[in-house]
Amino acid sequence: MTSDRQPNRARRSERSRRAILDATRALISEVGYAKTSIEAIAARAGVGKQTIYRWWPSKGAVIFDSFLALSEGAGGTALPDTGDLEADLKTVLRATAAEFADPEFEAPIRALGTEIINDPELAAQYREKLAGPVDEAKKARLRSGQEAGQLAADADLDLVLEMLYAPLAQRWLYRSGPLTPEYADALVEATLRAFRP
Amino acid sequence: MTSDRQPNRARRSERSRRAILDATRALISEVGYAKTSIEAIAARAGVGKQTIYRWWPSKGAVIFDSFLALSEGAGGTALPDTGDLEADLKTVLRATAAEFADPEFEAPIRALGTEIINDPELAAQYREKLAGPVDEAKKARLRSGQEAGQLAADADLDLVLEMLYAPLAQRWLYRSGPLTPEYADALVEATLRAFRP
Amino acid sequence: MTSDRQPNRARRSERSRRAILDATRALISEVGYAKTSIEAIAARAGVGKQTIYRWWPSKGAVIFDSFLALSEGAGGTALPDTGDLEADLKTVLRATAAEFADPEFEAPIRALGTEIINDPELAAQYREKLAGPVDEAKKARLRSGQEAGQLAADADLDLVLEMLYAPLAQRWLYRSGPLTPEYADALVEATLRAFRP
Amino acid sequence: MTSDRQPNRARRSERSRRAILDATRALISEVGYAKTSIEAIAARAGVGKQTIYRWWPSKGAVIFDSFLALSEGAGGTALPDTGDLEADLKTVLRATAAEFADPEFEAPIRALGTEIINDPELAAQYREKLAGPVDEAKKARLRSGQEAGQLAADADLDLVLEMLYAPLAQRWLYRSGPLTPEYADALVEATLRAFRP
DNA sequence: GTATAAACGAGACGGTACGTCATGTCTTCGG
DNA sequence: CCGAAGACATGACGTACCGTCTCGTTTATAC
Repeated sequence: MTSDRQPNRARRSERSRRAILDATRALISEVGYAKTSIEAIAARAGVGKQTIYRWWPSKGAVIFDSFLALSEGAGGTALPDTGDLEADLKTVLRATAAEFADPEFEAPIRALGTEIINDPELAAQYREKLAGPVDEAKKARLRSGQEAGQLAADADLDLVLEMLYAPLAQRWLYRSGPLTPEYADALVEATLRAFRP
Repeated sequence: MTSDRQPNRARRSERSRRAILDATRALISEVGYAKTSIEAIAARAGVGKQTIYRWWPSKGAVIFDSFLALSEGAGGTALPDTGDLEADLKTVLRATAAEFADPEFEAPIRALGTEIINDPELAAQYREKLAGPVDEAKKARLRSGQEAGQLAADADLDLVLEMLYAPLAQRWLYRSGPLTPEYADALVEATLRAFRP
Repeated sequence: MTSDRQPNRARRSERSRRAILDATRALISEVGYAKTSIEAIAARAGVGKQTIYRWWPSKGAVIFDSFLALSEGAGGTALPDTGDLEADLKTVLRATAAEFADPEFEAPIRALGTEIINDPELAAQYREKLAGPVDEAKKARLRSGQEAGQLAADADLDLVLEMLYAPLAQRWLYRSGPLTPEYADALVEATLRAFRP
Repeated sequence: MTSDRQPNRARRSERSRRAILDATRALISEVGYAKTSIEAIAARAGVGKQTIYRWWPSKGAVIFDSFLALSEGAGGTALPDTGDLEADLKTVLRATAAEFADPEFEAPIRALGTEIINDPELAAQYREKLAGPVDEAKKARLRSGQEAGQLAADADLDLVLEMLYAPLAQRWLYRSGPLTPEYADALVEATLRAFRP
């Protein structure tokens, strides 16, 4: 967890670190969050339990880091900018909706959510390391639209972002409705109406 | 969980049921979700473990029912209707924001959330028994506003509701921002702009 | 360990108790004392670890009880009494020497010794439950010899017993010499010389 | 353990060797045999674990050597010889009994015993390096008594020694009786009766 | 006097076992 | 026959040590 405790990080085994993170993701996909134990991760990674406890303070931290490692490759987080804000946002939101519907992502994201709900420190890490960069990219596209006069100059971009994404995330979390492309479009349209110049 | 299994529900001890539900709420408030065990609930309620397992299929179900019991008293779920939709919504959203900020509600609601994320059946129950009635009351107020010409006639009330509440809920869940009255007001104003006639 | 702790002994599973004691003896014979773990005993006995920890305070206590159970059957501890004390003692000491030399007894008795050396309470139990009855039988034979005028009337029978058996036991414990029939005979002869009337 | 393995003994650090042996004795006195770990010895001695594993094959060997180092100083192992065998033996046996009763010696000697019971090779070392020289000194005194006609000419001195000391050692090991001066005297008297000319 | 090879301290590693805790099932007994 | 009490098999927890294996860092001949 990028943690600052006593063991000497210079001597840390990169091999073990990767094996643990990989095993964690694999197990969460296969058996789900609740049934993924530290013991099973260690066994699957071919690693002693102590090697996990030495470097991570909790199961949540391991899970979190296994996500971080995953998303590290996905660096180019810039959104499309065709000049048409509405079209671009619809593209992106439809993609997000599709991603949420993908059963492949189901288990891991719920696992992450479970940990974040109950651990404020993890939540902070999540915002800083995972959500933050993505949100910045989104806000950059909004700002560009703002400059192009497609969004009110005084719009609070954080608020815009929340109104775009939170309903989607909530539907997914509570399974309270379908995540269709039409729904994504409706969200974009309503939000842009709310913040048009 | 008002479940349909074999034991004879007529002979069920109401005394034990209440004791279990009360003990559950107390423990979640006191030691948090993660440390609340069936064993502890049974001990605290002065009840055999089997009496819990006989009537509830999982820890989540017990927690859920302990909420249900709580909210049963809070029947009068009608929203204020002064004729001014914006003012009324601001009142309600400010109240919701304040409730979320109340540390008293913190632990139990997060406990409930944790269970719901990972258990689709529980999520369905949640929508039906807890969220549903409240949402209906909210939609009733929106419909009244619609009739009064304060909201577009073709507005999708489910979507309106989500845009009003989801950003608030998300901020709380991920602790990604403060839940101030101003924030509540801004949400109401933006949403009404999006759906004005 | 015939222990006096909180669990309700009336509800104890006799089946588990026997399985644990049997598994303990089997493991000590097979892999030796040092490698016999509580975990292995539980696995072999088809029993939860907690069932061991519930009823015994330490590995030593389990081992001890596994011996006790063994020796319980061996009730008839009376020594031969042909009227010739020296001949009878030689018979008995030769048998003891042979028993010590039997590799079958090797591992378990050393295991017991290891525990007794370091645990005074176990040592007390050993004297009371295992050594005591046997010593009484031996002293009975000595007393009979005393009455027959084959032993000094004022001989301290405890001391006689120790001089007969302690050298044998010490040779075995420290492997400081062979345990031959001749050695047994020599011990008997010397001891009887020391305490002749 | 004066062992014959590959590392170059010429370059061995005497400083570390002493520190390890000292730490071992200190720990055994302080926390007892069972709780004395290699890890703790290394930490206490300010030494790497490998430095212990390099020079000793087992915990028992370290413990044994820590005794050896202790007894090395006590070179003058000759027994008193006043010409009166009985008096001299009583003096010596009383001293041995007193030493056994000394709580200071309790923990270390029992630790040594624990190792020796289960390790034949250590037992051999014990006889050769520790018990042997002392026994030789005792036999020398017995031989001198034999020559003075105070002991049968054909007495087996090993047997005499065992009859003198084994009962004492056994009482101590199993805590089966008090180690009084009177007991020491009775042992000497009985043994000398058994082997008088 | 420096080079070089060892022993060294430190401690991370894959493991085993520890003793504790919670789970969900099963059994006993009292009302 | 329901419910309390709680023993049971199971299995994960987090900790302590095991014995092995690098890491730099002394140190102490051999050049």
